[in-house]
Amino acid sequence: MSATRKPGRPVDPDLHERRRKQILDVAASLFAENGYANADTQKLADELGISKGTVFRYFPTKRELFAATIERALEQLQHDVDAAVDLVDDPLAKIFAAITAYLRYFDRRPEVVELMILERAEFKDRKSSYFDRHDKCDEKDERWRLIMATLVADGRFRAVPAERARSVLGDLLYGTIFSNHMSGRPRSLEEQAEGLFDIIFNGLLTEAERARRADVDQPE
Amino acid sequence: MSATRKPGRPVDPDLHERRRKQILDVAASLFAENGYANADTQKLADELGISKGTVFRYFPTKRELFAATIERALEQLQHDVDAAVDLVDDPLAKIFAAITAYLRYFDRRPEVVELMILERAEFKDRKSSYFDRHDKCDEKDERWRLIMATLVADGRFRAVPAERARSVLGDLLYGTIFSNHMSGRPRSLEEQAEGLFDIIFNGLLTEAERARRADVDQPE
Amino acid sequence: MSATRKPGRPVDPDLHERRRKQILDVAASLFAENGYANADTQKLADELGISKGTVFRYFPTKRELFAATIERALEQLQHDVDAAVDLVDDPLAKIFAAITAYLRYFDRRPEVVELMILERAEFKDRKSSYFDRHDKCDEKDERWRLIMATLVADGRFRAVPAERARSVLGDLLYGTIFSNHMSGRPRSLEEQAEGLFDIIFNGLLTEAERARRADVDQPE
Amino acid sequence: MSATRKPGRPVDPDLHERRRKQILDVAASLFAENGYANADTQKLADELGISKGTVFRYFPTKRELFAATIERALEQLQHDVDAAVDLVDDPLAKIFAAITAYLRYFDRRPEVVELMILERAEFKDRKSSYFDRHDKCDEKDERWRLIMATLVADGRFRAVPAERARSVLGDLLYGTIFSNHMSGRPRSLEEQAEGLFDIIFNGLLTEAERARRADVDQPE
DNA sequence: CATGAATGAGTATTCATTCAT
DNA sequence: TATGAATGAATACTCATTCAT
Repeated sequence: MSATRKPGRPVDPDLHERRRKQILDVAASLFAENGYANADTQKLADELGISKGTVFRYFPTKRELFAATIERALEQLQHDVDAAVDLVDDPLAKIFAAITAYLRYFDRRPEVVELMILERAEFKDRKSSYFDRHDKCDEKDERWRLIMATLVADGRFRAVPAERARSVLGDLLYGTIFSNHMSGRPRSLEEQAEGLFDIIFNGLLTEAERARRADVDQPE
Repeated sequence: MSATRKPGRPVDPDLHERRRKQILDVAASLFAENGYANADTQKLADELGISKGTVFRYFPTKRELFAATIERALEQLQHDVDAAVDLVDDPLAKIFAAITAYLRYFDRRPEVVELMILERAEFKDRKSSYFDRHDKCDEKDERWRLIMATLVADGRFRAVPAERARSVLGDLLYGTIFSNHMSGRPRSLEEQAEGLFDIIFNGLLTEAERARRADVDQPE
Repeated sequence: MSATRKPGRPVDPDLHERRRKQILDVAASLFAENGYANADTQKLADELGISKGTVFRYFPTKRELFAATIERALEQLQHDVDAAVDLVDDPLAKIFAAITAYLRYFDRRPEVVELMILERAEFKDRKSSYFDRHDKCDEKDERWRLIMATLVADGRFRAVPAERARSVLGDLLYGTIFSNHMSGRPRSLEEQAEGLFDIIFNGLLTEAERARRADVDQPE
Repeated sequence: MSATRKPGRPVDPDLHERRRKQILDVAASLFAENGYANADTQKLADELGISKGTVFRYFPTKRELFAATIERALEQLQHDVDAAVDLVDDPLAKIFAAITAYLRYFDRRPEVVELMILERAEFKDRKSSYFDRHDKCDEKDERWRLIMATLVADGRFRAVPAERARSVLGDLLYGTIFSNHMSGRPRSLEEQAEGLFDIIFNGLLTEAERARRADVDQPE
């Protein structure tokens, strides 16, 4: 017995955290597969090989369990996107990287879309944690503004308001993951990203048409 | 005795359809407000001033009631968009009109977004009627291809594949209505439409950047 | 138009009775097939091609409808047995005839057994109309006593108390029809009657054993 | 810390079986008194002093509860009859004993007749467990054949086919218990057994009549 | 700490019966 | 008199949560 070993059952300070994550991982599939109401706590406990009582020791209500589940998933999403963005320096490349990481995340974990749907369906009173997460994060906001400003200053982006660009891009991505998930249509990640970039970056109009429209809109 | 008079209580031929619609309208709000599981049939009947039994005479199960509710909403959406498109002739104006009508519909009836979420959350086994509706409609598909082809032929649209344009546009709209609904951020319909058109039509890049990228991508 | 024909819609005095019987006939199968609770009044009306309201004009409650249904069936049974008994003169032949008619009736209308079961299962508070019918009929009772007395007086039947004979015979027949119906075993009417007569008339014991037992029972 | 002590609430291994039986006993009276459909699960729980949920933990559906109830009753009947038969050696005495035990069982537990009726009334699709039980039991069948064969070989029973004897006896007993229960006529167990034995063993006919009939049937 | 037996609130659905026409 | 639309009482079953051990 080592000199530092205390008598009695050793306390494993990580046990709690490890088990917590185990529970959340299984809960994510369970919720995604069965919906919130049909996700049976008993089944969760069974799949984990622990008792229902123990699950409730970690998460005092089913609702909090669900909240933690989605929270964890969105943290992972955030992490993936941040990591991808940090790998490159060029502002445009950062946008590329962020979008690709975002799409890739939901491509690999489609059940997270399901969780986002469930959250809204079951807990309308609470704000969606997805949007909540975005709104609260002023730091990210600032970063985005900087990237946009740089791209505009460098003459690479048209002078589109940062907020407008973010909102259209955000909605497009949001719609894309939902649509991928719910239409059942299988779409390759790469093709999809390419199509998306093509339109968002280049627009649909030809230069000729754009010029014509500019004349009409601002005649002077 | 009138020749046409049958014995018994005379049937009011419109009664059925009228009541059916009344029920669906109230059901739409009820489902949207409370979610599927928490929408109490008794409350529905009470709000309608009829008995629960009558509700079940019209819709044999709660699920069928829900299905009819969303079906009706999507029919109305379809109708609004079609009507808007038919009002103008220019292909580009048709696209404008469709997008605007779509956004306007969900702006006026935000609870329909809720219904779409609920449908997915509760009935994962069935295909979402929203996408089902799109998939089945070959005629609409053909119309869209024609509009795109015309615009490209006229030199107004870049030679973007019709399918790609539709999918990006569709995802963007889909994401927009969800995002509007779920973020809680109030956004003016007009501003939003303007921002959306600006980016989708003109793209984010400047012409200079576009030229530069074209050089890099296809050096020759 | 005949001289006796009154103006206006002629009253058909039999219509009521005819329709009543139609209803009862259909009701008998319906009850037998579905059980009392699962027999749907609406289905009854549909099968009859009339409206539910009309059924309730003839029988003010479902319960009374059921009672009338079984009453009619038992009247028919009574009629069949009486007719068979009246065809022959010899007292023993009358017993034969009655038993055979009884078995034949239930062989042809097995659903009546079902009705008898249902009556007991659903209306325990009421006395079974089958037994009620027997108890009330003093005339039949008298007739049976006379037949037994004659057979005993003629030295054809042992001096078995009439009541005992009737009760054992009655129970045996009752058990036979139930058993036929519920065991699902197909048994030919003739074989069954033959076996039944053999044992009831001749007994199981040999004469030798009977003599031996008589010695033991009444030693003196 | 004891070596065998597992964490958590210790399981009482008999608790389950004990409670199961308690539930079945109360359920038997409840079903018999109220019929299947009118037997309220809540009332059952109340009478047991437990919650409805607990009842459903033991029997997942009302139907399975009912099936278990009748199963238990018929097992007890089987047990009583077998025990009575095993007490005596003489084959004829075994028959006596079996019949008496059978009648005594239903005399003491008349509600079991009610259950048998209910089973048929409510679950026509399933075979009655009463007959099912008989059909499946080849061993009993063999035993009965042996007893009959012995009695015939010993010259105590006429050469009646075993199957015929069993079927008539079975039907008679079946009819007797039903008739007892449903006629409402109170009949003493002893008198009834005596009358039944008298007729089944000795038959109704006198020897003279029997001889006469034998002449007629087989003239030679 | 872990267990799992017990709880009990919550709800869709059926169908005999009524009654306006 | 016949019709059939409307009624509403009545009830099995689930599952998150508790708590004795």
